[in-house]
Amino acid sequence: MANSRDDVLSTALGILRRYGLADLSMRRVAAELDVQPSALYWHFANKQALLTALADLVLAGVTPRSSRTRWDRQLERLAGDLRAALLAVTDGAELVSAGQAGGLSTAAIGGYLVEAARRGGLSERDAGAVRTAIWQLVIGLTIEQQTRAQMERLGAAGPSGRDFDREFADGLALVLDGARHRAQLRTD
Amino acid sequence: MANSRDDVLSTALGILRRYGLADLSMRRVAAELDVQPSALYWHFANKQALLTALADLVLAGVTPRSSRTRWDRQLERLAGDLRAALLAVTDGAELVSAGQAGGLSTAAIGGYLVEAARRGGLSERDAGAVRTAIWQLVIGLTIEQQTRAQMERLGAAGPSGRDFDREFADGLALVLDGARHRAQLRTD
DNA sequence: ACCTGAACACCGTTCAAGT
DNA sequence: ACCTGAACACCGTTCAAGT
Repeated sequence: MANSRDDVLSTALGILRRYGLADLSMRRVAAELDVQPSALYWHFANKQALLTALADLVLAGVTPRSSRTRWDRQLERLAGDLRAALLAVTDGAELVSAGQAGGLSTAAIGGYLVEAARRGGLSERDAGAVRTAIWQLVIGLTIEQQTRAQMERLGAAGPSGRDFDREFADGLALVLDGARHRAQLRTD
Repeated sequence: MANSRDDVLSTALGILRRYGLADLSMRRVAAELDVQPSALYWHFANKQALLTALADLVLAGVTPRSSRTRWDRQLERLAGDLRAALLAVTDGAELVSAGQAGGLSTAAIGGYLVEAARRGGLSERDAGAVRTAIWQLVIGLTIEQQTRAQMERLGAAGPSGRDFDREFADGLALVLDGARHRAQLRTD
C-alpha cells in the first residue's frame, strides 16, 4: 500500500488525539494503517524515535512572535504558546517529556527562551536558569493537568478542583519576577 | 510463604535500585518473591497503587529541619533534600512523578514548602506559586538527569556534558530571588 | 490471610523472505 | 522501497479455587 513516514506520523497523532498516550502502541498504529507491526520499523528505528518525531510535530508551531516585544513579555508569550501547544493534544506534555531525547523543537524553544532573557540583559548563565525554570514549570504542570484529565475521563478519579491555568500564571509570574530582578542588577 | 505488604514493597524497591523503573514489573516482583503474579493483587489493588506506596517510601525522609532557619534558607534545604532523596534511588524522580496520584509524602512536602514561604511573609497565593515552581523544577530536572543516566548505562547515548547540579542550583536561585522579591513587597 | 493455576488481552522488536 | 509472517520474550489483570 506504500505508506510514507508521514502517514505513520499522522496516524499516530490521530490515535494520540483520540485516545491518549497509553493507547499509542506500535501495534495499534500498524492496525490503523492495515499493515503488520513490523512494517513500521522500516520508517522508524523504534518506538522512541516515533515519539520524538511526534513531539517535534506537536511543538513545531511554537516560535517567537515579533522581536519588538519587551523581553519579559516575550518570555511570557513563549511559555503560554508552549503550554497551549501541549494542551492541544491529549497527553501532549507527557509526550514531549518522553520524546525529549534528541528533539529538535525542544532545543529550538529553549533557544528562544534564552534569547529573550539575554535581550533583557541577563548573563548567559542567568538566561539558562530562566530557560530551565520556565521549561520545567510548563512541562511538569501540564503533565499533572493532562494526567488528571485522563484519570477523570476513565472515571479513575473525581474532579480535583485545581485551577491549573491559575497555578501556571502564578508560577510563571514568580519566575519572571526573579528574571527581572536579575536584569536590574545588571543595569544598575 | 506468607509475604507481607512490606515484603512486596522492599522487593520492589530492590528491583528499582538495581535495574530501574523499566524493569519494575509486577511479574518480576512476584518472581523475586517466589510467588505467582496474581498473588501481589492481594496486597495492592494494582501496579499504580504499588508505585504510589513506593514513591511515599522514597520521600519519607524529606522533612523540614530546625524551623529557626531563615525561611528562604529553609526553602533551599527542602528543595535540596527532595532532590537528594530522588537521586538516592534509580529513576526516583520518574517514580514520584508517576505515583503522584494520591501520594501522602508528596502533599506533605508541598505543605512544608508553603509553610516556609509563609514564614517569609508571602501571601497564601504567592506561597503556592513558590511551591509549584520549586516542585516542578526539582522533579523535572531530576527526571532528565536520571533518564540520561539510564540511557548512558544502556549505551543508548554518550555523556551529555550537562552539569545538572549546577542547573538545579541556578534555577532554584532564580526562583528564590522571585520569592524574596515578593517578601519585600509585603514588608515595605 | 494469602496464594495457585489458568486464562485473557495485550506489548516492542527481530529477521528472513517476499514484491 | 516497503511489506509479510512468524516468532521471541515479555506485559497487567481477573477470577475461581485452594489451604
